[in-house]
Amino acid sequence: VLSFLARDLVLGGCVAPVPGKASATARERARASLTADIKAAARRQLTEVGAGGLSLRAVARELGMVSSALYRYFPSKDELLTALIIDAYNAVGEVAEEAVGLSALTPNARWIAVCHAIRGWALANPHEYALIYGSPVPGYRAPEATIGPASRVPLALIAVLGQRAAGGPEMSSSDLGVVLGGQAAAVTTALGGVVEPEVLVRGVIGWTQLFGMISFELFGQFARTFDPSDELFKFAVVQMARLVGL
Amino acid sequence: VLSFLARDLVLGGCVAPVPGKASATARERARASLTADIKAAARRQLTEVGAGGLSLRAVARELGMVSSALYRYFPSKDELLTALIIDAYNAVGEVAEEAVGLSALTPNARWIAVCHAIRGWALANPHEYALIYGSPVPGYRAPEATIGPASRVPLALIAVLGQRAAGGPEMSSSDLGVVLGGQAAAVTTALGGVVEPEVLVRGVIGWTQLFGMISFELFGQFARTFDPSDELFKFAVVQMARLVGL
DNA sequence: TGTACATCAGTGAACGCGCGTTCACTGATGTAC
DNA sequence: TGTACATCAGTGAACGCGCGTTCACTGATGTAC
Repeated sequence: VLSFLARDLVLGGCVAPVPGKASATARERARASLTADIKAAARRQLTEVGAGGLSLRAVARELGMVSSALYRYFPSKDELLTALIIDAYNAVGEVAEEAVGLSALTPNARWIAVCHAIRGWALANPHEYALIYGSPVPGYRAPEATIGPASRVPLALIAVLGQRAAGGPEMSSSDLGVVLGGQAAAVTTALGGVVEPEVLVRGVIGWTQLFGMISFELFGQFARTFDPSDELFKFAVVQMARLVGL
Repeated sequence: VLSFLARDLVLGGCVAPVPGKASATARERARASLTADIKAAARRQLTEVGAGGLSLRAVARELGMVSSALYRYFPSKDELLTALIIDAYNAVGEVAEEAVGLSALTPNARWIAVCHAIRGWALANPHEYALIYGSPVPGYRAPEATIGPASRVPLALIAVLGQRAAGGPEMSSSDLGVVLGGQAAAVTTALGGVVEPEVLVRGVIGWTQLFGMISFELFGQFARTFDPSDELFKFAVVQMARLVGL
């Protein structure tokens, strides 16, 4: 997941504007805008029926088109799903990267800011969140093109960890062991060696904890106990920052 | 979630044997066994199509029955889903409680044992895991009857925390704040005051982290980086135990 | 600038499929006397 | 123990619906000369 981060994946890769052309033709503009409309309608659909129940015919209906017309824009339902997934990963990724870019903060405060930013996005877009972090859509296999966008969030988290004062408090190489150490080393070298393996592993653990918290909140596990979960989240994030070495 | 734990919910509540009768009639036995067969076939279905794609007709087909016959056993598809959900919660719950019951361990070792036991169940039953901890099935609202079984796992975790030596290392009442402290106090009193609010909150956080880790592993977020995730999990669990106060 | 041709967007009908649920029904299993 | 009746299990047909995808088609938009 962590190994690709190409900037040009950000747009979603479905109606990439023709590179050479300076200005688009009317047809090109219409196509781009209708593609966006289709994705917007599909996103609205997700709200009601979830990823598994997404229906091309319903999307077409919402847009006042005939269902076969959608095949001018997406070769199949799965391709539309892929586009939505990539868009969602890029949306969270962007939010996370933005929070990382806040310059006036300590690494600790920045980590906390990233966590809250990601949760904010998740609360505002629960169905897109479920699309990418919930149970996999049955019968759908995510293509390679999702890997880059999917890795933006973990990379943002790891970037924060890389900024901390070198030599964290309670960590040594021998802790990881040979298997985990090897896996972590492979990833860090793929990333260009910007962080040590131990830091990477801490980041990955923090990443899973963050999303564990958000998933439980969104998927209703806190119902009837910690129902407005803001304070629980706030408290947990502070604890997690400590665990992560910040 | 945490407030109900009735032992008689454990069986699933769908074909409760008639209480007064000492021995069941042939009809009753046949009914119980076919009910179990239906649930087993439905569970097998989950493997292939996920919760959203579960189909009564397909279940009936697998059993060599006609689809309308299923209505003698479950009044609707949603009721069948509910039975599966309750069974799944009870299955993990039982596994967790069993691990808690291991007597010869320190609280720290017991916490770690529970975590590994739960992960073991999840790896062995990934689709039932997704059913209860993945994105909610669209259009399905979990009934009250799921609450009791759903709370067995968190209660087991909290039970372990309650066993630790009183007065944990780094925790004070003032940390929680008024809102979170109030929520936690409400839950602890509902539980009969067996643990302090701070311990409860730690337990809840540990609970979310455990399932965050398992979800990421099962839902494929570690693909290509920490792919056999055993060592990562093992390492993370040790860290989490520390955070939880053990 | 105007015309001829190629490209593309969207239509409407059709194919073949699966779904949940209902209903009147035939037999088998149980119960009361 | 045997018979009459009630209960229940499972059948098969039907209702009404929605789905993804293909295909030949009409018009509109673009391009080359």
